[in-house]
Amino acid sequence: MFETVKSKVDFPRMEEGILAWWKEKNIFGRSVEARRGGPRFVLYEGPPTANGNPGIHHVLSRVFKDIIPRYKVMKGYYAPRKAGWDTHGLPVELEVEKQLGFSGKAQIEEYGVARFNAKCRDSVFRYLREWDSLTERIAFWIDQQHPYITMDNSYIESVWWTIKQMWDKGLVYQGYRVTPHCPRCGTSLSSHEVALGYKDDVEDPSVYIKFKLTDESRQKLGLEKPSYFLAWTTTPWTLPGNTALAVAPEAEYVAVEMEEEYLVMASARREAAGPGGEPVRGQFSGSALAGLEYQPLFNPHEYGIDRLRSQAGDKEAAGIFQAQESPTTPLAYRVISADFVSMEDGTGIVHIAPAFGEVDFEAGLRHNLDFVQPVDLQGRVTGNYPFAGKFVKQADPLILEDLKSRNLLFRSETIRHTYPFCWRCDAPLLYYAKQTWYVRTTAMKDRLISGNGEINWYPEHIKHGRFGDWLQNNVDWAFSRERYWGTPLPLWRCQSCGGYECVSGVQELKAKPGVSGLEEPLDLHRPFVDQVTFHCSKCGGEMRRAPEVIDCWFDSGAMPVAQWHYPFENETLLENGRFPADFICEAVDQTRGWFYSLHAISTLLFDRPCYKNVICLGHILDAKGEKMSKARGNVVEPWAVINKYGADALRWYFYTATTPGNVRRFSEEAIAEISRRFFMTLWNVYSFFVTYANIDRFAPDSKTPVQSELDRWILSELNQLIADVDAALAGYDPTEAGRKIERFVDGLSNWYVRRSRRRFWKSENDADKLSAYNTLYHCLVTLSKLMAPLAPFTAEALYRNLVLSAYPNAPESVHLADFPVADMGRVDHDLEDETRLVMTVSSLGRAARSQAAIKVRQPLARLLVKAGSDRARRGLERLAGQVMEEVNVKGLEVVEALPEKDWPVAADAGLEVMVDTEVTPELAAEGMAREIVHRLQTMRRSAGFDIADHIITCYQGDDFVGQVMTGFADYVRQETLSESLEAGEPEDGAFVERHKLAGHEIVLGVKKV
RNA sequence: GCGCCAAUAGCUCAGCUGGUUAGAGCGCCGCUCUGAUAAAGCGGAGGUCGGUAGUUCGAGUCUACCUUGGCGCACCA
Repeated sequence: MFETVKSKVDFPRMEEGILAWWKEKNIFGRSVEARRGGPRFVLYEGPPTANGNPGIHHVLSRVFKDIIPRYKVMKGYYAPRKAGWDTHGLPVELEVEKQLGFSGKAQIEEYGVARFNAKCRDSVFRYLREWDSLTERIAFWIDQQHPYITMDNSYIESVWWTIKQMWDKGLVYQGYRVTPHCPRCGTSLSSHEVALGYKDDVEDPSVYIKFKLTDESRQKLGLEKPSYFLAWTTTPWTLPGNTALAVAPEAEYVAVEMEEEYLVMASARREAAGPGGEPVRGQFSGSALAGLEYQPLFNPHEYGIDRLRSQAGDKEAAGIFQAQESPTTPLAYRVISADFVSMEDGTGIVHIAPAFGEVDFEAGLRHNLDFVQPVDLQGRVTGNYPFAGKFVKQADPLILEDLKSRNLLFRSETIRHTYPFCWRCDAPLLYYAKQTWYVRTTAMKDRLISGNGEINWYPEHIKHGRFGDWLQNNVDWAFSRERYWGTPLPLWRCQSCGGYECVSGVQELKAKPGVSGLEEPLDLHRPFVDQVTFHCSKCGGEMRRAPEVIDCWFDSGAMPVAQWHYPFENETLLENGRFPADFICEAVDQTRGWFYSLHAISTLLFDRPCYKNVICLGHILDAKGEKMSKARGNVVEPWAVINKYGADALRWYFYTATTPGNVRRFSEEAIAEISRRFFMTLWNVYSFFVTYANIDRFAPDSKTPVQSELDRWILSELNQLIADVDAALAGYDPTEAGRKIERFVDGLSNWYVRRSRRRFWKSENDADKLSAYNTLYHCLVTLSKLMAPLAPFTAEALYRNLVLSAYPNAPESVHLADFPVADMGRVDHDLEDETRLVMTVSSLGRAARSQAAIKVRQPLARLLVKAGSDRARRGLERLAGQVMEEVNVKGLEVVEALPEKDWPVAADAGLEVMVDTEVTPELAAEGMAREIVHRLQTMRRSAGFDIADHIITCYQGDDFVGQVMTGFADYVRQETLSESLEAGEPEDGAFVERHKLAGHEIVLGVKKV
C-alpha cells in the first residue's frame, strides 16, 4: 500500500517535511559519501559576502550551481561541495564606515585599525543565518559545515604562498604609474573595479584655455600680437599640474587673429572650437610647433608645490623622479608632438599633466617633462592656490574664475560624457600617478587566451566575446589597496637598503632572523601583522611590512588552493582531482570579477585554467524589465515566493523560463503558472495513481508484459525523455531538460492517463489493468529520478512513497538513486508519430462534433477520415480503437474521399475528418445510459461517497428509461459500482435527485450498501 | 566610438543545419466536458516574425546596414 495522496497539495509544507527528513537522515552527506571511489566532480563555489541579505539573484545562481552536481552524483560521480565566504575588502569596510558614520580614512586611523577591523570581522557574518537558511530551503546542497573563509589565517597563508610564487617568478612589481584612484576610499582600484562604475551622461566642464606663448616662441611664428595656444579640457583641476602641451606632428595648425591676440589651434578644429570667422594669420605644421614654449598657467614655485622631473627608463622602477627642480625665471614649458593627439574633439592641442592621466604620464616619461602634483590622495588641492583645500570637483569653478580674471579662459561650457565612479562609494575616480603593486598578468597573456580556449562556456559567445575580449585587452593587475580589512600584502621592506622580501607562510615568517612582534593568538590581519619586523637578509636592517592589503578579488581568485590551505595541507591537491574544477557558475558580471581572478591566478601559478565548464547567468530584472534595486522598491524577496509556491516551483522557473545566459524578467505570475501547469498536473497524476493502486492493492512488477499500444507509446516517450534529459544535463543545459520533462508530463496526464482511466476503473484485475498500473508506476518513478536534480523536493516525495512502499530495500532517497538509463529498444518513433496522428484526428473529430452540437457523451455511428498519406492510413487503421474511444464513435472508416453528405467536417495537417451525425434509437439509448451514469456519478460525489463505495441504485421513469436501465444494466452497474438497479421508490436514507434528460423525467436514488 | 546579446500573438517563450497557410503556454471571449485534475476539450479574436536592402527557385531562419533595449570595452585630453 502506498501512502494516501490527496490531489490538493500544499507544496511549501510538503517541502518543509522533506527538508526535515533530509536533515535527520543526513541525505546530502550520504549522497556524497555513497559515491566515494567514483570519478570526481568538482564544483567551485564563488564565495558570497554575508554582510547583506541574500536576494532573488542569489537564489538563481545557487540553484544553477546545485543542479549539475546533483545530476553528476546520480551518474556515479563523487562530488563533495565546499561552501565559501568572501569576507574581506572595500565592500565590507564601507559597510562598517557607514555604520560608524565615517567618511574617510583619517577617521578610521583615529578610531584605531584594530577596532575597525574587529568591526569588519563581525560585520561579514551578520546575515549568516539568513544565508544558511535560504541556502538550505532552496535545497542548494553544499557543505556549509566546513566552508572556506577568506579571512581565516590558513586561507591568508595560502594566499601569501600564491603571491610568493608569483614574486619568485618576477610577476609582482611595484610601479609608479597612473591608476584609477578613489579619493574617498583613498585607494587604487583595479581595472575590473573601474569597469563596474562607469556612468553615462555625467555633466562636467568643457573649457577652452589659453596658454600664452613666450615672446621668443611668438616671434618664431612671426606673430606680432600676444599669442596663445588654445587647449581643451573637461578637468580644470588638472590645469595646475600642466607641464606641457601636445600637438599632432602631421596636422595643420593655424593662428587666428582676434581683436587683441592670436589663438593657435588645429585648422581642423577651428570652427568647432569657436573662432571660425576670424582671419587666419599663419599656418604651421604640428612639428613646427613642437619645441615652442609657453608660460604655465600656474607656476608651481609660486604656489608652494614641488616641481619634480619625469625620468625616462624603466617605468616599473621605483623612484623615477629626480630631486626638486630649482626655480627658473621665467618658467616656460614646451610643446611636444605626440601620436595620440586626435582631431576628433578639442583643439588639436592637448593639455598634458603627467600627474594625472595615463597618456600624460607616459608622455612625461618620454619627454622628461616636469611632474607637478597639486592634489593629495583625498582629492584635495594642496599648496597655496586660491582654491587650495577644496575637493577637485569643487575647485573647478574657482580655477576657471581665476583663469578668467587673468584673461586665460577662452570658452567655458559643460559637456555630458561617460566618467568612472567608485563602484562602492560613488565618488568620482581620479586618475592619479602613484606607486601601486601589480601582478604582471600581461606576461602570461598568451596563456590566458589559450587557456580560455580549453574552457566550455555556456552560453558559448562569452568565450570569445566578453571574456575573450577582456583577455585580449589585458593589463597588469593593480592588486594592492591602501586599506585595512584585507589580506595583508606579504612584503617586508628594509628600512636601510630598501630591499623587499616576500614571505610565503607563517612558519617562514617565524623563522626569520631577529623576528619580533609576532603575537599569539596569531592574527594575520592589520594592525597586528604590521608590528612584525625582522632583519634584512642582505644588510641586517629592519624589515617592515609594506602597508598595503590586497584586492579582495585576489582572495576569491585564489580559492582553488586557499580553500584547502594548499600547500601547507592537502599537498596532493593537484593530483587527486580536486583541481581544476569541473564546473563553476555565476552571473555575467563576474567576467571581470571572479571568472577572471580565478583564471589569472591559476594561469600564473600552474600555467593552466582552473575550471572546465562555466554557466554564465544573465541578470534578473523585474516584471517590467527594470533593474531591481532597493531605491526603486522592486526587489523581490525570495522567502515570499518560496512560502507561497515552494522552492521547487522557483527552481523550475529559473531553469525553464529562459536560457541561463539571457536576462530574465522575474514575475510571480510566471511561478504561479508553473506551479499550476506543471507541478499540480504531475501531482494529480501521482495522486490518481496512488488512489487506484491502493484500491486494487497493486504491487509493482516489472515483469508484467506490456499489453497496450498506449503503454508502448508512453514507454517509448519515456525512454526518449531519459535520453534527452540525460544529454541536456550532460551538456549543462537545464533549460532543455526541464522543458522536455514538462512536455512529457503534459502528454502523460492529458493523453496517457486520460485515455487509460477506464483501464484503472474496471473491476477485474486482468493483465491489461496490471500493464497499465505497471506502466504508469514506471513512468512516475522514472520521472522522479529525472526530476531529482531540478525539483529535488517533489521528486523525493514521489520517490519515497512510490518506491519505498513497494521496495523497502531500495535506496532511501531519490538522491541516493542512480540516474535512469534509457532503453532505446523501447523507443518507437513510428508509434510516436502514429499517436500524434491519433491525437490530431481525435481533435478534429471533436471539432466536427462540436460543429453539430452533439455532446461527446452521445455515441455516434462512425467517423470518416481522409488520410493524407499511406503511412497515415496504416497508422490510423492500426490505432482506430483509440480514436473511436476518444471521439465516442462506433466505427472509423479511412476513405479515399469524403462522401457528399451534409455532415460536419474539420480539416488540418492534410487530414479531413467527418462525423456521421445520425442518432439511431440504439445510439440514443446508449447515450441515455451514459447520461444516467454521469448523473449517478455526480450524485455519488454529492452524497459524499468514497470512490470505492458500493451502492444500491433506485430509479423511476418512463418506458424508455426503463428500457435503458435494463438494457444497459451491466454497464450502469459497473460504472457506478451499483450492486443492484431497482425500479421504484428510493430506499430510506438514499440520496435522491430528479433529472430531466433528453425530455425524459427521471428520479434517481443512491444509497451506500 | 568599438564589441556582445536580445527583438516572433496582450504576456512568457519555442521555432535545429533556409522548404508548403509561423507555433506553444498563459490571458481574453464563446461553447462543451468533468469521479484524477484549482483540470481538460472545441471554437474565436490577436503576428507586415523590429526596419531596410541583398543572397536564393524559396528567408522568422543566411549577409550587410539601420532602429530600439540590455550589457560590456574605451587614452577620451
